[in-house]
Amino acid sequence: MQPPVKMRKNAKQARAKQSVSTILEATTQLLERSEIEQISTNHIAERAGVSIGTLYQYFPNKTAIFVAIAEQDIEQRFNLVAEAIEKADGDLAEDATRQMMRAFIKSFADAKHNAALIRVLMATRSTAEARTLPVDAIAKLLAKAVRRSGATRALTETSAFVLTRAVLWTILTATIDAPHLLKRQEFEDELVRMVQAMLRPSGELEDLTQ
Amino acid sequence: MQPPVKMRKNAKQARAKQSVSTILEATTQLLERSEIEQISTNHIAERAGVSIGTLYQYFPNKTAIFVAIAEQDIEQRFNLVAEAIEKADGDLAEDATRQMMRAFIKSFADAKHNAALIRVLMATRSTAEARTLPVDAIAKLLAKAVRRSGATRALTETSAFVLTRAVLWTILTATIDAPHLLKRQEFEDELVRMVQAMLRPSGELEDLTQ
DNA sequence: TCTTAATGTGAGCAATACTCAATTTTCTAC
DNA sequence: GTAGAAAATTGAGTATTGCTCACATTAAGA
Repeated sequence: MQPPVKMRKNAKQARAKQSVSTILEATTQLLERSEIEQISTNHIAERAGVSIGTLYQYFPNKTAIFVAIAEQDIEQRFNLVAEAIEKADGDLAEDATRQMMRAFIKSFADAKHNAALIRVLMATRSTAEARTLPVDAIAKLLAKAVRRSGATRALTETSAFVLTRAVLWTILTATIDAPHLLKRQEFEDELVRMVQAMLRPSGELEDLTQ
Repeated sequence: MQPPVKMRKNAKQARAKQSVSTILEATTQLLERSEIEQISTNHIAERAGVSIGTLYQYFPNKTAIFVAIAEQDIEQRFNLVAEAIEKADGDLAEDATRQMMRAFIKSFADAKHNAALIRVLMATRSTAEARTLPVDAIAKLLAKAVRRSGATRALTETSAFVLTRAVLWTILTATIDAPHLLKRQEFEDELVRMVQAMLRPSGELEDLTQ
């Protein structure tokens, strides 16, 4: 199993596009039943009703299939979050940061087969390039929510990195290790607290404990 | 490759213990050269100078070998952090939280082959039970540092989860994606800011933005 | 020294990821 | 329509893998 790259060949005819989506669909179904290690490419091809050769015409290796699913999945989640942010545009009464965290958590709490897909994300993330996690997109969403919430601190490369990773990975690991937390109000509260602390101007925070 | 479990058989004689540690040593060496997917059990056995049968006498499957290495590695890091915390016992001038974050970051910045080992951690974490990451140990260390820093907010299950995961995974992903950040003072500052915000009593934080 | 337990061996099996030469289907231009 | 090219599909086959097991060797205990 080699490091994953992009699609090997572009499907031009409708027939070919059908094959690709059938393969992805079959893989998703198998992921509901089995662990990722137990899923073989031959198995996927069989369930999709295409030959193993067709599979490798479009995916350079096994990992690429899982990466494709993970990317597709996370894109959907982010669209949900972005949509929720847009919808809450005029809603200034409630804190925009909270709005976003709520949408974010919800997108993971609602989705089926969370754990399996997150594990795919982690597993691919751990071998592939970082492309799988669109952290830039998250950072932009955060920045938008921030502007609306009235916080003024400018995010540097470093602070943006810490903020986005902290939020993202906390939700990801919660989805796997403690999914019940996603339903708790307190979980949302803690994330909001964290994000707001990272966004508040420095003067208001420093040296309160000394 | 099946889900990893514990060691298959306990090495009683010195000869056997030697075999086990030789296998782990050989695997570590291979990890410096190759990606985890390209390392085969036969390859490990060959390099360790033991037969493949001996390898499977002590490790139930391939993953178990990597888990063993990851656990061993992370235990060392935590010992370093714990040690640093202890040493700074009388040192009340500097914030205990900062002391801990610094030791934590340093343990990742100094270690050789960080990225490779973290990837092992992530990959195993993504299939195995959560045992690989001793988050409880981290939570305890944090609590210790907290008490010393004078913060008073009690940690619940939820807040402890968010705090430990946010800190741990931010450092982990930084080690892989942006190792240069580990050397920046600002990175430490941001983590300290985050932790202190999570530990400060609620009254001092709420509704500052409204 | 004899017995038993612990350790080590490696040929071999089932399963895997992936290739490629050959075939079938669709598109295009006349 | 029809011919030819391009796109898509096929699946037997290859190399390699994770792992087992019957057997050989070494050490421990009496």
